[in-house]
Amino acid sequence: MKNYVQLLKEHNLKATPQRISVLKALGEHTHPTIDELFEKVREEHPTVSLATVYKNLNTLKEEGLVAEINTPNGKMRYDIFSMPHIHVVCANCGKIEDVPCDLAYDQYQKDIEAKLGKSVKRVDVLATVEACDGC
Amino acid sequence: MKNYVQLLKEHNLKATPQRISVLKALGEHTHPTIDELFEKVREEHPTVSLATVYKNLNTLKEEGLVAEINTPNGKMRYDIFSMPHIHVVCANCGKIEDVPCDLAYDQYQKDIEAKLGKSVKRVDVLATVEACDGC
DNA sequence: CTATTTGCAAACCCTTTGCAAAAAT
DNA sequence: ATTTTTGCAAAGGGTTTGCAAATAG
Repeated sequence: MKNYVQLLKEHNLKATPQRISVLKALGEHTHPTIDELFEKVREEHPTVSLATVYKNLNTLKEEGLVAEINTPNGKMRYDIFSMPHIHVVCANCGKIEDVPCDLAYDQYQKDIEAKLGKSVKRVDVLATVEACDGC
Repeated sequence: MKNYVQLLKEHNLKATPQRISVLKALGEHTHPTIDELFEKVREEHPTVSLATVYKNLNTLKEEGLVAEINTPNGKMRYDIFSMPHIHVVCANCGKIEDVPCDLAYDQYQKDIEAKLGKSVKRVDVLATVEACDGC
């Protein structure tokens, strides 16, 4: 909680309750769709509007605090951008699972940078599986 | 060209001129947005409709022949899914550059599979850079 | 006090759909 | 001959926008 306020301050964003709630919901790493995220934020702030959630999501994306993941079944899912990890997305139901990455991941980013000759802001890895446990 | 017809046949898709043209346009690896793709296909088939391009894109996506890449500035871009490669996307203008991958990439997929304990359909790697040469 | 953010509703625009004609196999 | 695909136009739905009121710093 207090963490999120500080995080927002570092990015010169006002720490409104709605915005904190969005971060908090994403912090659970359930990779919600917008509907799910909206519902989650509503639990804390019943009067929040969908537009506000969209606006915050865009703001947070611009700051690189939130990752938007395009799933095979068309819906976007969201995640807080914290420790680098691999998103494993199910081709069938679209659900996403995090897989913590090991050292090889950092090495991989360095390899890409070396090959490109320029620094890379971030690397997103999306692994698609045919089906997941929950579907 | 003949190649695309065959590719479509292998996937039980009818090789219509419009569909071939979509593949051909994507085969140039310019990672077009839909508008750009539509325009490109129109050059060959002036009467093609945007709906047809959308429908073909969806069909080809389902068959895993086309990759949809979510760019930081909100627009989707498309690529033929051929040899695995890394998409380097510009955070500023959204343009995408291909970076051929070396052996490490295959190894990386194997690592993920080992960690997951299940087979991975495909791995997409998206590297984001602050700005590219063309912007 | 000033700048940002919220919430509402309307607007916007991208994407999909229904259907009849055309084309592919 | 059968099945898929096309193209048009309309519908649909997700996302954004404008603006006044509320809130954060």
